[in-house]
Amino acid sequence: MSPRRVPVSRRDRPAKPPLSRDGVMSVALRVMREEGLERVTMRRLAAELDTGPASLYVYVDNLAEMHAALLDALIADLPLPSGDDAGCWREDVIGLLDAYTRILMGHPGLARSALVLRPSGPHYLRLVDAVLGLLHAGGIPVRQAAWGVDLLLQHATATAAEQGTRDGSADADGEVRQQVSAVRDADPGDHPHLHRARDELFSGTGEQRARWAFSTLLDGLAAGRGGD
Amino acid sequence: MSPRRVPVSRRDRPAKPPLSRDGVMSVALRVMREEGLERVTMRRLAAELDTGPASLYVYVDNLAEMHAALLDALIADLPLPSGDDAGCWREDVIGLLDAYTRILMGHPGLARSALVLRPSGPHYLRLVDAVLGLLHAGGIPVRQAAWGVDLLLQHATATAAEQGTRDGSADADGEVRQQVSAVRDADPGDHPHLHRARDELFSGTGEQRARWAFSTLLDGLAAGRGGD
DNA sequence: ACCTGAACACCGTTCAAGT
DNA sequence: ACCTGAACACCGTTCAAGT
Repeated sequence: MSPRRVPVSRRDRPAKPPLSRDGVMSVALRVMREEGLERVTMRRLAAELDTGPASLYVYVDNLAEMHAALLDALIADLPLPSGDDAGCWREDVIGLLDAYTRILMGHPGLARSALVLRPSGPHYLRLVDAVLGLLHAGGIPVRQAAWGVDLLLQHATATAAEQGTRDGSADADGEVRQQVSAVRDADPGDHPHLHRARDELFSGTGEQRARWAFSTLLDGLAAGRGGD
Repeated sequence: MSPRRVPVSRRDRPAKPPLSRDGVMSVALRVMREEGLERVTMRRLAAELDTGPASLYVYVDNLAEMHAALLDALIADLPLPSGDDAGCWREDVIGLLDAYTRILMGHPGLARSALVLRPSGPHYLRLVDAVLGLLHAGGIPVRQAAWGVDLLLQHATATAAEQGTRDGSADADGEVRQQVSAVRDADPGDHPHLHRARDELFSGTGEQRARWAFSTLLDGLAAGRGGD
């Protein structure tokens, strides 16, 4: 209809847009959301971008660096607490860490990468700053807070890596059942403490245990004897 | 010299011993100790045992199950605290978890597997029982102890997975340096709390931080408000 | 039952060569 | 500088066929 037509490439296939870091990353994000991180391979992204895998190495150092960038992109969606409402700092930390855990739980493979990655993206730094701010508002001394933020974020990441819904290795809950029955079948004489705690070891929902864990970590930070 | 000779196989190559679960596992352990977990592949073990990879599936479910067995074999070397010396339970827990962390740090890849694995081997159960016993000796209530042992062991595993000496992805300390400089270069106006804590975020040795973390977790368990 | 060869369906990364 | 095809050096797992 319009008199000006977009020039069409030879042989009337749609023009192949030039490669770029953003282009690679946005395809990576889409494939991750639609099919999971395990499908985000150099070869798959290359095919999606109509080129060979070697071409991606102009825009991406390697797979690990790309995972770090994907993690940062996910963190961008995290709603950070607004100002410094000192009253409910405790609920705010737990809520924030809970939200972070939930985001990672959608991509357990990425959580597993994040454990090894030492993320340093801009959104990750914002997250660390926000947690530090809340701990400060709660009156937790700076060294406790500095070391504590690592502990809190590590727990979130490890928990997400552990859960591994559908992603990960075949039947995750097959392993859980095996662990449950191993504990139940253990000789009570050889494992008296295991036997005493057997009903509590697997009690509670994931949600309850996550909030308990964050709460317990905050208690430990507030107690602040640490180190000795 | 001896009149009785061991029968020699045809063509005088050493007789190929029959395959067995123990044989597979002991080769796996040796390769892991000598060359790292990343070399423990089905194909490599098969070559070492002079057969094809398919043959191993008679004795091993899959790679994940073999990793679980390797982890349990490592835990067997862990010296568990002797009796119930209630006086120094705190030091005993920290020492035990420290030893566990150290064992896993030698095999970061295995630590990474262990995070997803829900181990249920006999030696792992002994370890859980020992930790529960020490927490009990310290007067920590059974539910706190039951949920706490997960938290403590998860921290040990995640820390070992994080450290990743030489194993793992290329240059681990390259990533650390990048994280350090990202924190140092972050805009102080945008990241006031990060800026305030910047010198403490990377302070301390791995050893100091590990002991601090375990200590802080125990403080949290002892405080015992958890859950709300 | 145990063992095997061969195949299936993939990987990340490098590198010489082109434009 | 950017892009490519082809290669290098591997993976875990399955399966039909043999013994």
